[in-house]
Amino acid sequence: MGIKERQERDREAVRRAILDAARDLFVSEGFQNVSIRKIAERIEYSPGALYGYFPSKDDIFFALAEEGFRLLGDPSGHDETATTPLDRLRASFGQFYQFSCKHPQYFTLMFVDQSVPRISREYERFAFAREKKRQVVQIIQACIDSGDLPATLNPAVVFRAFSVGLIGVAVTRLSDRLQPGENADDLATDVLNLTLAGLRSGVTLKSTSSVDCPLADRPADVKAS
Amino acid sequence: MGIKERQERDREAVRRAILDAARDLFVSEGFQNVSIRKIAERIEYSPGALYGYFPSKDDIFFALAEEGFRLLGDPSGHDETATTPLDRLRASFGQFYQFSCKHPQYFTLMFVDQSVPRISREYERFAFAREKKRQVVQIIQACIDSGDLPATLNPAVVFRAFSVGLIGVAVTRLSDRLQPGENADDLATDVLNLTLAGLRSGVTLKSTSSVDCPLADRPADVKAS
DNA sequence: TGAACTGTGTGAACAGTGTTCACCAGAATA
DNA sequence: TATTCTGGTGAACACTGTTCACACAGTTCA
Repeated sequence: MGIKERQERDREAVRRAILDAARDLFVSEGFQNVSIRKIAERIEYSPGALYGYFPSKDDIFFALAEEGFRLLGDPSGHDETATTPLDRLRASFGQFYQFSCKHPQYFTLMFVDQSVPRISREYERFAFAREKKRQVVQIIQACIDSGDLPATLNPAVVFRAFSVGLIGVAVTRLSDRLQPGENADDLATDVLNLTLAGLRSGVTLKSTSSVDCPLADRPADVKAS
Repeated sequence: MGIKERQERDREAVRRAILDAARDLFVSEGFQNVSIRKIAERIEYSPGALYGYFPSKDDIFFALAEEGFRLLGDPSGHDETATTPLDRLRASFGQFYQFSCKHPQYFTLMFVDQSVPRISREYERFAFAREKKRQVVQIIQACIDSGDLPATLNPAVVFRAFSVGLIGVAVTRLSDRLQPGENADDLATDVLNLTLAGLRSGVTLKSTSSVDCPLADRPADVKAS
């Protein structure tokens, strides 16, 4: 009675072929220029057939964004020489910035683009993103424990501070808004150092409760608001 | 012999009508959802007619981006209570962030979007952007002169540091990537204070020569590279 | 083995997109 | 008045995402 299983396998194979073709086109041409027809042509299916596997084009890109988070979390290429908490913190966000350079299409899809509503709407569903964040928040906590960062800081807010800074650099670079003389890599380094120096200066932050946890585990004052 | 003038006026009036219609649709529907046909319908012209006024849809949005810079530079709504250089610095970037909230469509078009190539390609042509930047750089210089910021800092690099931080916050907010508990306004304040504290801590920056000036006026080492 | 059923790919169609172009009316010019 | 020119029209082209009736293949059951 292996028929059901084989059918399942066949289905999964076509699904994968769609995603592979979509990824190739997406990485080389950018997501705006990928059409259902181009994907279908590449896997030698008719355009309508894809709708038996994905309810819409958006959902194909939602699946690709998931792939992007897997790629970002991939430990290959991680800096293993970083041993102190502070070095590991730098390495983590350095890697994040480098991801935006190596995989600009994925980066845009995951952190910038507004044209695939599913990604924004179901952002909290990305398990890989949550896992990655938890890892980095742990490193930040280690920096606090080791005294490299003030104990008054909320690790989740520190995470956001670094994230938005580097997203800003990446967006400015990817959208080609830098002046001819400016260097994005140097700017990324500066933003990293600047944020770090700011955090260590003991400035008090306004942001609260950006801890990534189910609502039930949140502090009462947050649930109330 | 007022015929030529009247023809010129007529042409300009239609051009303006196109831009007005485009702006209305653009602000209410977002730029991805504005089509040449919708603009044409609104001004009761045929779609083809628009191509007598703008060579392509991109050019209409290039003109709108120009309008966006005018809007950003508009002194109405400026904080006049800010008197010290540092307060004026805060006010300037606060206003920049608020612009991203008040005019998200314009903000995206001007600082984020990659789908209107003309804006990226001809970014240095935006006179309004250059003028606005020069004003803020002057305020930064005043902060350095008054001792509020270290004398070792390059004002243009300081400008970029604040810009990218707030662009990061704005992008994260506009693309709906914030966690439920997070507050973008607080985050913007934190990024501002954090960057400021970092700059005042005397950290040395890597970035160089992001001065906005014609090539001829640039330092020799920049021209050489 | 033959009939019925089911899943799935096809291909046409719909409604939309940006852009081009032959045509033609009306205004400007001679 | 006759000619020239400018500029809008509307059809067409080549795309886009999506839907759907149809047909065919593989599976199940008698």
